[in-house]
Amino acid sequence: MRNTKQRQIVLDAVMQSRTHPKAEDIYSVIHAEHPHISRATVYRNLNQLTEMGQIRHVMMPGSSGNRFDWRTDHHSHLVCVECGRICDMEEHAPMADDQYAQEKTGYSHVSHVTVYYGTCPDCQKKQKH
Amino acid sequence: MRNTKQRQIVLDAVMQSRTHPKAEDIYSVIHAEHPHISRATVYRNLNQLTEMGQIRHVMMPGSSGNRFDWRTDHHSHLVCVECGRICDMEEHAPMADDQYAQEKTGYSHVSHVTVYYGTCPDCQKKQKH
DNA sequence: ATAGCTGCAAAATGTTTGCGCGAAA
DNA sequence: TTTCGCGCAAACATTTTGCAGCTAT
Repeated sequence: MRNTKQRQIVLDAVMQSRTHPKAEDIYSVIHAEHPHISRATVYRNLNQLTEMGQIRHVMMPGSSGNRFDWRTDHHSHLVCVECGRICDMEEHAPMADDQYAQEKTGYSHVSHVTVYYGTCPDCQKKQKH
Repeated sequence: MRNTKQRQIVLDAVMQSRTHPKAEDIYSVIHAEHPHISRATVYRNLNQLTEMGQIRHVMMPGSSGNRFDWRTDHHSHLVCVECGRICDMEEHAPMADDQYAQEKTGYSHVSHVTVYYGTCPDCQKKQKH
């Protein structure tokens, strides 16, 4: 894979993000600073960087567009149903769940994705008054 | 909500399905038998029936389009990574996981969606040949 | 030199919407 | 009869693709 300026810019944008941005969000940020970089290039590079394991594709249920994450280790996401903010979370007992699924269904090589939904502390405060 | 023929046809199609079809799949099935029913009507009714709790929107991670389920109770889904088949699965310890997330993050009213991925028994056989 | 990458525009995909007509209550 | 839902087509949102020229190796 070639090391182009465009690819570096896309990678940097994801590495500096902490909000689990959508592809389109990343494009917007990049486009503001580098208007000559095309949407296709951003999307292509996001996919390639994901394939090479340098960034992660956060698969969100629902059709609201997928997101990208600078963290590549296994962790879950917790979405605030009020403000949409997404925070990271370590998993409880990931192996046990996969094991359980495997035994119960006969499927092999089982893995999973869990997304949590709730109300974040900030939004809890706002709701009180 | 009015009880139209179209809405009944859409509901029947979902209730008879066992493959967790996408909206477009449901439209295809209906369109084959009732060519006069429009795509917009199918989509609108799927959304309305979901809102009323008569069917369920199965939120799949990834951007492969969301699916609909005749079952409205809480259960997980297991997707075969080879053939794409989706089967239902009861959850291991759903309450414990939500409790854990709540304590760990301070979010309230926590719920979650888990999707499992694996290789189904049929595809395991095929791979051995 | 020559793959591989880019920008552009168009296509593909999946879903929603505006509007005038028709049907359920 | 009046309101809600339908069919149609167009709009929309997001992502992918074909292609001709450019660039990193």
